[in-house]
Amino acid sequence: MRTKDTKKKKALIDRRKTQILDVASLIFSKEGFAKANTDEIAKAANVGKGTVYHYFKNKRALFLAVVDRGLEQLKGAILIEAEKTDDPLEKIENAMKTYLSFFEKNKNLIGILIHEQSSFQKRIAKHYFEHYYGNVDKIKQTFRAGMDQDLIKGMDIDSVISVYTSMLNGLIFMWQIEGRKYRLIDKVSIVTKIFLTGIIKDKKRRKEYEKEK
Amino acid sequence: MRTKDTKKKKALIDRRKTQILDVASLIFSKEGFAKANTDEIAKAANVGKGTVYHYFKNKRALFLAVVDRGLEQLKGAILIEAEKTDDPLEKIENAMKTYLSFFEKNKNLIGILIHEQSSFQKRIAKHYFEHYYGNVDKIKQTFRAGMDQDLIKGMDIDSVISVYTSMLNGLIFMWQIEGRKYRLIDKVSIVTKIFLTGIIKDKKRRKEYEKEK
Amino acid sequence: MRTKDTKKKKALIDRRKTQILDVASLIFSKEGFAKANTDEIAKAANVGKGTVYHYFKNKRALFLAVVDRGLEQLKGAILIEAEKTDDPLEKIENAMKTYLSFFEKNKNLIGILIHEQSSFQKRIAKHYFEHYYGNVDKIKQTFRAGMDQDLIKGMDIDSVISVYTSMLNGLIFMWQIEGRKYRLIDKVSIVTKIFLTGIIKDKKRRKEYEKEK
Amino acid sequence: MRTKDTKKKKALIDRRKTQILDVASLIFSKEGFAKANTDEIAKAANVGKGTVYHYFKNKRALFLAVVDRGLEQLKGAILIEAEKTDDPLEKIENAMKTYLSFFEKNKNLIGILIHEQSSFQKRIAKHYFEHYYGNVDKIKQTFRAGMDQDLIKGMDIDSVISVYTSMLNGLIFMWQIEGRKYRLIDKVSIVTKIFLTGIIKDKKRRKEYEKEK
DNA sequence: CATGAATGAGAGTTCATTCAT
DNA sequence: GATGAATGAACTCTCATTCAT
Repeated sequence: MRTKDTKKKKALIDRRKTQILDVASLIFSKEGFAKANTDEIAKAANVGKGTVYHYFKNKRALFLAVVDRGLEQLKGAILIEAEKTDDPLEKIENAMKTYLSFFEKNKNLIGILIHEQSSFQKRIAKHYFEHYYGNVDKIKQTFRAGMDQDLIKGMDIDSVISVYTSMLNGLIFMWQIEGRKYRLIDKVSIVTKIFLTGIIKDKKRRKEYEKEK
Repeated sequence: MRTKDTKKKKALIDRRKTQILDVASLIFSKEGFAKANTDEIAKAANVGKGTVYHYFKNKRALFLAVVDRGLEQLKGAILIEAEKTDDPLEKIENAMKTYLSFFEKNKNLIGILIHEQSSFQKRIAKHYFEHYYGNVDKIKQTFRAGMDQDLIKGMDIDSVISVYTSMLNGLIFMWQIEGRKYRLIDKVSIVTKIFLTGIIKDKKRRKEYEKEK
Repeated sequence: MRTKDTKKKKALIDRRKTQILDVASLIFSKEGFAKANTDEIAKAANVGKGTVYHYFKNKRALFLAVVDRGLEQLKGAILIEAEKTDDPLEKIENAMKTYLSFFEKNKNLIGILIHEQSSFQKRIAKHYFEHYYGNVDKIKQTFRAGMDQDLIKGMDIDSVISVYTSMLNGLIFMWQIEGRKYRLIDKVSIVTKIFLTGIIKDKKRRKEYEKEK
Repeated sequence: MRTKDTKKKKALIDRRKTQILDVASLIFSKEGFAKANTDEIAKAANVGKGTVYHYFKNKRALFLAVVDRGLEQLKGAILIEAEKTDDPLEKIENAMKTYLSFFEKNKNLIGILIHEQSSFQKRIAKHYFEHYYGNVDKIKQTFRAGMDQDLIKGMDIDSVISVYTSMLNGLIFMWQIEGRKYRLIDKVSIVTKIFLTGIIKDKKRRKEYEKEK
């Protein structure tokens, strides 16, 4: 009996926490940390202001809980994508798809991550990279495998990954500031094509640029 | 005499405005609009708080003046880059260089543009694109010329430009959130290489991805 | 059977009440009424917050219960001291000892009585004097007896008692604000000596001050 | 001109500070630190809430400013009393008078000092004793002189002073909690008489108590 | 013109009290 | 009866903006 009750209670508490986090996520995303206001969050979550403080020490803690949950979900999403293929090029394409569709599904997280690059820079950047680069390791292996198999040009791996990451985050960033008017996932094919094969058609010119250090 | 005095006065006023804008730019970039505080700005600009309000109607107006000045400078920078070559591929590379080095020189602007994608989204996005796409028109012509000369693959131009823009902004964004620890301009060569020629080495695989719609 | 159960229950309730009052006494003494916090009291008493409210209508009622219990104990203590001697001077010394050692044993009460001289002034002062002056009547009789027996100088009794009371309460007050670093009871001998015989040695000067109205 | 203006401004600022301190002193005395509320203080001082915070960092700082000013005044008062006589016994009586009439004039300070013996115990006790014991040194010398001149019985000086201090503070304390219904200064003669000559009339009994260790 | 003291709406946070379980 | 999650009034403190000097 007792166990059941306790379980029920815990579930209820978890639901309440989730409820607050969901709302907070939306509001922080829309307003940014500083402008977002606890009263509004409480009201939108249909709880009293005190309840928010019952579950989270203060506004900052609530915010970080939102961020942490988001990053945890990102990690989960990318891990699930797992190994559906052995081909390095296909892996690269799949990773792109996963990353973009995650953020398409978790719109709020974008606003939050973009917004708070200063106030919480260290905190967030650290967590972001902890979570993300756990996966980047795998990406690295993929690129390396591609090079070993002579599928991919020999280049400095970190530089390539840096371009790869920038491109993805840039796509998300632009999507966000342009008002999310299109489907992010639709960009995958053109991005893949350009990232993998470039835009040059002329063979001579391509060679020229490929040689260039 | 009078004219001279008036001129002097105007110059003084302009200097003061510039002085305030410079400081405000730095502080808005570091703190974001909401957290930045007028007292701090006034103090850092070595003027009284009232003076700030003398030159700018309110905090919002000051902020937008900072943004507008920044975007105006961006426009200027890119226009100056001008027409140093006729080759479309070189033009593309040069535009990259100009864009990245502008933001490397105007670090504050990055923080401001990134920060305020929500509160001032419409205002800023509008201005940004007005200024920027003035230039994008030229980029468009460049890409088109490249295609006409069979240097560049036939693709949807807007899509290509979207990837191009995302890549550049993504590079700047990552540079910012990673703490601006390297020279942004150093990325130009690898980015150019990948954007122009892709990462694939294997011919068969390249063909395959080039055909893919 | 029923009676036994009811008795047990009552005993339990009393134990719980005592438990809460003990903890509350300590906390009110340390923090004062306004700063003391019910959550802390409940936790320290090992009961739920609701339980505190079950036994005491509200914070104020709990506080007054603490005070009342303290004053009741003071009354008890002084009554017990009883009549161990007939000599007025010895009685005066004994009353001092009793009073000081009571507060030495009931440290919390001091903090509470000192703290709340404003918010609860009337309530507490009334109770304090009701309880205390019940005894003061006896003190009065003692002084009168002393005067009647020509042991004590003829003076206005209320004034003498007022000095007597002030001295004792002053000792307790100073002991408290100095951090209770010594044994309060150790002051009895010097206080008695001074109160009974004064500090003057020189006979002429003493006479002079004794005559002075 | 400038100097004059600056002076005027400073005077104005000082007046404003005094104005706030006066009101705060009254309210802290009546309500205690925790219950006193900044809004009320601001309103009573006829200034905006922000103004209070303009002059004092926070509630605590305001409170301590009130205390410090009070203690500073106490020091001043006692120093002024100065050396109006050379006779040790008269000095002792004069010091009493000064001390009691100071607190009679500075009623608010009593409430404040009594109230906050816990929250600010260390801070206040330290300041109080710094200021007060500056004077206690003089008291000590007076007692010592009295003993050297064989006017005062040979006793442990610190103990005597402790009784002396307790008696005075006790008088003030009782005056306060009894509602300040009489003139504090009227107690001086009876207190002096008892402190100097004791209450015993009977010679034999006096000897007995004087011998007692 | 330039200043910064003054202001009060509004923000974050606390906590006595209630009440469903 | 016992509990502690939920609540919102009330409190401290901040800061954009105004205005007398």
